[in-house]
Amino acid sequence: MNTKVVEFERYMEEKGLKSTIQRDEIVNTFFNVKGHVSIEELHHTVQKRNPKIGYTTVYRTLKLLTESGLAHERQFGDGQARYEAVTTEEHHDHLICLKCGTITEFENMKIERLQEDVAKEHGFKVKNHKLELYGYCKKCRKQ
Amino acid sequence: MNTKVVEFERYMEEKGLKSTIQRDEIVNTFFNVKGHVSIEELHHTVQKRNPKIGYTTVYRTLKLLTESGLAHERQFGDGQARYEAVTTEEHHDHLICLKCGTITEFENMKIERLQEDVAKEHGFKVKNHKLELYGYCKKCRKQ
DNA sequence: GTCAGTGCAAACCTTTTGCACAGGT
DNA sequence: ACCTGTGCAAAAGGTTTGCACTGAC
Repeated sequence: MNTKVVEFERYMEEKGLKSTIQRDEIVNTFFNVKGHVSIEELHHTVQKRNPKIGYTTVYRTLKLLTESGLAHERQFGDGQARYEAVTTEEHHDHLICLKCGTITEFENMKIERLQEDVAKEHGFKVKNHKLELYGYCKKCRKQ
Repeated sequence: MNTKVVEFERYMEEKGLKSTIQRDEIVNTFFNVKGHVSIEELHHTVQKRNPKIGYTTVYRTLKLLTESGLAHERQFGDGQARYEAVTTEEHHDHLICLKCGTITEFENMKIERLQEDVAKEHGFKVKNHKLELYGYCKKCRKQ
């Protein structure tokens, strides 16, 4: 079992939240899926295992995961929110292909540092940030 | 009159689009308002001058402005699209205050260059990008 | 047994579209 | 006169909520 799942169970206990079949199924599925799922996609995947689980519960569980800090909600401009598991590793940013929609992650410490510099110049305290490069991936450029 | 308005008139002529009182009013207002308006805000402002102008026309005119390249549509995660006039100057990014909602612009060539480097490493061709720093502005930090 | 969790259906909110009328060319 | 532009009202699409039932504790 995923360590993230255990962390979430700890969070639920702290908050006095109940452990249910639905939450277990949703959380497990979420952490076993590669990043950036929409509510609908996750709901669809979860339903393969347990068709009784409703959209609303997936929605509410993703909110819980977001509040607990174990998931991030992202908006990539395709009209729906996408969620990704938060890693304890470095923060990462995204390369988004405009043709095939593939989302690739990257991290770059130099950019992070420059961001801090810019913020400092403006007397601004950064809580988090978002860097997205939109364009064409290697595969799509060849075609 | 704003040079941007003239550019848009040229664009309309090229495309065989008609010049109407509504479009004139909307475009003029758009270019005279400081950045990042939502459709609703622009509609509201425009209506002060001419109450007969409908939401739909503002919506469609902003799409036109976006297609013409004179406006950019942005998504800051507050649930509605925001539009800003495109400057011929440098590309800029945003500092967004989580408390008061103020959006400040900045530009940093070093970051732009590093982005290109990252893209190149992934065989990715960048068309455009988005960098947003969320946190607390100078004013809100003092309080 | 109690009270939080679930799932349906409906409300909401923003964006988008159909259609009849208005108005620019 | 023609045909695009406009504005209402309604559809669409995603998100959020009310409420009665279910089930964890």
